[in-house]
Amino acid sequence: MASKYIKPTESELEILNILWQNNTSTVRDVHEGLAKIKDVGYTTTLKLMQIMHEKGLVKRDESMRTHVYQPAVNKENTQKHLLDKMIDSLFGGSSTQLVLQALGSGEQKVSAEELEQIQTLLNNLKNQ
Amino acid sequence: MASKYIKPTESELEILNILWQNNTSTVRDVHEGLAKIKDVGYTTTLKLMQIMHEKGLVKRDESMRTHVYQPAVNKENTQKHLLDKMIDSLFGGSSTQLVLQALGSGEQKVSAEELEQIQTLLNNLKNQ
DNA sequence: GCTAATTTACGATTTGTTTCGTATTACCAA
DNA sequence: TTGGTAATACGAAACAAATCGTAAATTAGC
Repeated sequence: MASKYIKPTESELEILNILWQNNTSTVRDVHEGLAKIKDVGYTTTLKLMQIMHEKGLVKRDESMRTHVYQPAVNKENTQKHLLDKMIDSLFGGSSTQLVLQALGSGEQKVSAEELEQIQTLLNNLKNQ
Repeated sequence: MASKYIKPTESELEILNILWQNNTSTVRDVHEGLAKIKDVGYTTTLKLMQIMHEKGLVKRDESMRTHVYQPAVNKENTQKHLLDKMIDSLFGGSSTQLVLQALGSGEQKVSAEELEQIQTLLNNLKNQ
């Protein structure tokens, strides 16, 4: 019985990113993080986090007056799900095509170290 | 003046994929393609394509009784936009992280040829 | 204790997406 | 020419996502 995967919306992802970074945050923490990248009201953030709690995307500790939130979903799993979805829907199921596109048409350049990381992974894949 | 980028919705992407493949299609063509992967009514497909036309995602030739549609946006550009967005929102702006995730936790294995393609690209990047 | 500030809860509104029913128009075949 | 078929147009409904105003509860400072 695979516990059902819940697809976060765009806004929910922004919140999850902050939670993944902090690991534990209040609504105000998250809101201040969000405010740096977008213009949004406090109650909007609050409402979103309440919805995420209903959906099971976040856990919260209500023992305090100010609730403390934590992510309830794993970052890597979430990345994987969304990535696989994109590979399917946009790259005809070929992860290679996605990789070529991601590295190829890059605006921001990839550092030498990063290239080495990729090389290492590539070597591992070749030896199989 | 950069002409504004229009983000296709999920359903619109499914339609674009069919159009990119055929290059020119009627609504019925597209609908039959869609019907293979999902259960949807003909007028729904029609309506979506009309909306896409309004948004400028597709072009159409109305000289015939049966209109003929073509994609108005480039596949590679669209991929790039959505990919960049994902890199930003989900991988902290690091394309390397995305690549590692895409190749690493792969379900479907990557063929030797594909590995070579990636290796070639990697070599090019190293020589810069 | 009282007031102000902070927080959560609730609900309504707005906006965007998807779906489809119905009407209208054009074409084709008998 | 008339009836059937296939196409587009239009609009409404169903659904989902995001936003925020207002109220109620709790806390902290004075």
